[in-house]
Amino acid sequence: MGRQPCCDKLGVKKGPWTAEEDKKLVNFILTNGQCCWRAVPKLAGLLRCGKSCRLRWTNYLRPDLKRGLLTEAEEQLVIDLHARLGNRWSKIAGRLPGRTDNEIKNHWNTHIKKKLIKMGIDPVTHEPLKKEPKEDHQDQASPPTNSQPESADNNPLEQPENDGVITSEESSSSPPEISSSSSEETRSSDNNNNDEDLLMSYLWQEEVAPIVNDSWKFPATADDGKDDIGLASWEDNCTWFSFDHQGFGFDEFGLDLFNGLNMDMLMDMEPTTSGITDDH
DNA sequence: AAGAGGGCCAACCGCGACAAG
DNA sequence: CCTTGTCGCGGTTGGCCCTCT
Repeated sequence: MGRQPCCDKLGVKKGPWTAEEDKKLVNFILTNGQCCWRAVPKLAGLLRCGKSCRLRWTNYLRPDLKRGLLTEAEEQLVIDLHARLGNRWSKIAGRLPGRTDNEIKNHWNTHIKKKLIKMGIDPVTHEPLKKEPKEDHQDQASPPTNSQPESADNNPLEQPENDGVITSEESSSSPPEISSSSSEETRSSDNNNNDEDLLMSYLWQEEVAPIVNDSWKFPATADDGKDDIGLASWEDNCTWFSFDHQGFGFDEFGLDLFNGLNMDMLMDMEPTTSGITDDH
């Protein structure tokens, strides 16, 4: 179906967000909640398209975001999840509280991919690479054709009750040798049903008990109430303010809402720049 | 000390899914 | 059931920053 551009190209600002724009967006969302992104820029007084506002909020301004590098355990979890879900970054991100799909995607492309290749693992199929130029510790070099190098028992995520919680086992240094390929179309037909079942049950778990804290999603959004949003009801659901929100430049926003925050958390916050923080 | 090259990350783009009319 | 509009997702890119020479 033919689609219109998400916003008028004329008069719409692009590029890095300024602190002022961040302030406007945060102020607006904290006051009104998330509703109808298309209307947000107009109502918030921003010369951005709604999409850009949503992206900025979800990837950067959301208070429950963790910042900084993924921990080893998180990395391991991403690898495991990627082996099951493929490039479904949003699903993977849903298993890592405080992490965004964009963040995980970037981390995958810049770090994990190389790491896996270095370890002799195909980052796409999660199977041993065909041939290592130098002799490798895993010299069996099993062909990638539906090889099942390890039993599923060794995969921590085969245990449904695990529910994505990072365990010490998961953060072990051994690579996840998972037979299922990353994408549905490359999945071997032999394991297809089994893998599909596992995948579906896994995704189902996610539906039932996502570990990501969704409480920052305001009721107005959950109910799709476009206009009946109220600060009071929103505040009732603001439990997310009490946890992880590094890199959120409250001091610059000067919002009274933040007055009651734990000062220890405030101490951790970095001064904002055009990108609020730059954790390079 | 300066330039080149690469790494990293925030943001954009386009498409598919879904809901409303 | 079809059309239209919005949202969300994944892929890609632009540009800043760091490291190497």
